[in-house]
Amino acid sequence: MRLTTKGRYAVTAMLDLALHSSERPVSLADISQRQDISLSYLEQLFSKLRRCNLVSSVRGPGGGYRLSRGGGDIFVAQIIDAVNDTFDATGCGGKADCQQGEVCLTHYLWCDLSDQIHGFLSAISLSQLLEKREVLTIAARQDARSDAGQRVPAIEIKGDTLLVTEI
Amino acid sequence: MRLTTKGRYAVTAMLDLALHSSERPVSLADISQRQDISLSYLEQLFSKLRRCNLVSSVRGPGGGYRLSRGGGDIFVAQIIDAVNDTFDATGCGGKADCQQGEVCLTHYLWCDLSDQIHGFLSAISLSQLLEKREVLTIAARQDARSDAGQRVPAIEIKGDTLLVTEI
DNA sequence: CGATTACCTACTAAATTGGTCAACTATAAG
DNA sequence: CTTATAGTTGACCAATTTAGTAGGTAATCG
Repeated sequence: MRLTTKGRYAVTAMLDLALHSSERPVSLADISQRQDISLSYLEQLFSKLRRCNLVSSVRGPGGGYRLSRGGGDIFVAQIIDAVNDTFDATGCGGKADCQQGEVCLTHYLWCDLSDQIHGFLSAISLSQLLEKREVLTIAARQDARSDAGQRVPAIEIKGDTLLVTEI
Repeated sequence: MRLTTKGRYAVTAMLDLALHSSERPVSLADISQRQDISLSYLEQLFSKLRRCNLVSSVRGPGGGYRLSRGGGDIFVAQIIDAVNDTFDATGCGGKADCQQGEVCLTHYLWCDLSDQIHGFLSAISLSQLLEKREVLTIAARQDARSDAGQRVPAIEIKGDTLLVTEI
């Protein structure tokens, strides 16, 4: 398990996707603008996310990416694993020159810690993160009650109806 | 919180230190041999570990390093933080151009995950790891003998928090 | 003294991160 | 059919980090 900025970018992008893909697919350009991640870097990340079946793509005008399944079935660990292609574990696992049992054990202990964290992140879904976000948003609104509540509505024109969704 | 090979090297070296420093100080050359880490890289790591008061040094022949205090008072998170000097958090925390509350929130959620992992690793001491090592050694011996391999789960996932019951 | 070992600085090679660019392909809208 | 949109791929690049080297100084012990 590796925790780097790469994984954070991926999780952030997936959160953005989960937030905005209720109606139409979300283009990487949109995510790039909203989350301030370079478009080309997003392309790299989503190429891997797609290969791991975490997102599905829709081509052509109005296309973009969607979560491949519900946010409740996509877990943070899956996202991080998808973009960290080289999970060589310990370098010791593969090599046969582990001269002493002791070396193996210390490596094993590190693996164990890593696995525990992996298990932790495997239990947190995108939906759970979003729920937490809602809680935090409400808390923030209550904090800044006196000021303008600045809710940001997303207005979409769908056919002949006007869709106003509060985010 | 960053989990990379650097931190793993540091934890491995500290485990080696905890294992062998009961009598005399342990030289980096010894650790280098036993754990197959280059001596110079160990010097870099231990320079930081010493600056963070995790180890104390003894110069001269027969010198080396010792844990600065009992293994029960040194925690994995401290070791990892010591060698990862640049803990810039999210890059968003400092920057003021967080245009929308939304961006801050996704970043905040990542921070929150990271903090939970940090808290998790802050609860695991070197001594606990060593105890686990003993358990595993015994278990391995028992496995080899009677094929009764059962691994005791030390950490439970309860909601989105980690319960460290016993290690 | 001389051997040992920590300690320090500078340097280098490899890998990773983050990003750019260009060409290409599939698709949907007009 | 044409064209714009948008995904896909691959090559390339700069900055940073990781990992390791080389060479020296300082302290300490026998």
